[in-house]
Amino acid sequence: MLKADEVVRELQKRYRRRERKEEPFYTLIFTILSQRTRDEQTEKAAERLFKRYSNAEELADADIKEIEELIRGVGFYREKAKSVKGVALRIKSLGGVPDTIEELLKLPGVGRKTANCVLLYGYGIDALPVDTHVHRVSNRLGLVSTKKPEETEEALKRLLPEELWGYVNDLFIAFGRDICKPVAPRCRDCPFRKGCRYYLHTTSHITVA
DNA sequence: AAAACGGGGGC
DNA sequence: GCCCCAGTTTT
Repeated sequence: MLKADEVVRELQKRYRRRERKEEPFYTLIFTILSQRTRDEQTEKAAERLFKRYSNAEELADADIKEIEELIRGVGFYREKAKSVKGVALRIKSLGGVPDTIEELLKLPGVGRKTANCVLLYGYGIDALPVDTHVHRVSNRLGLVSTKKPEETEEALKRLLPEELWGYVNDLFIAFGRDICKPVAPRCRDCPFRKGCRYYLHTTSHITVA
């Protein structure tokens, strides 16, 4: 049986956590662009966008078609352009990016995962964003037994000391991409094999690399 | 060539 | 709950 904090600490040896951004608006837009998209593509799109429009006031007046052009390369770019524009308008009228989950969730294109990322990377709060990697890895290893991402968030928070919450997203994503992949996980290379519920409970790892 | 994919919203 | 969105990586 694996312990959640031991998993996090082992992953801390192998992967780094993303920097916590000092600018919440940048973090908010970046995170929207990053939805279901890898960081390499997100970074290019964000760089083009912020080179042209550097803050909420400017972005609020931007042409949505131009936003679409600038962020091309990320998936769902039309939906995201709409969200970016909508968020910029809201932030402009609010006078700043909210720092509570409730207020962040009211923004267009912002769900629980994105809101938690803003709290974590934008405000340095010990939030615990749960994306599909975090959800899958946590359940596979047997750390939690949950159906919905929100349940995973609550369960992991109970299992981990607060100072580790902020590492879960980045480290589990990296681990989930390299080793504990959605399909054909590389169990042979996994440091948690011995205590992993999935590995012990399934035979599929025998037939994969 | 086809399947799978680092969310969120609308229904 | 089901389906859509869209470019990129994996198989």
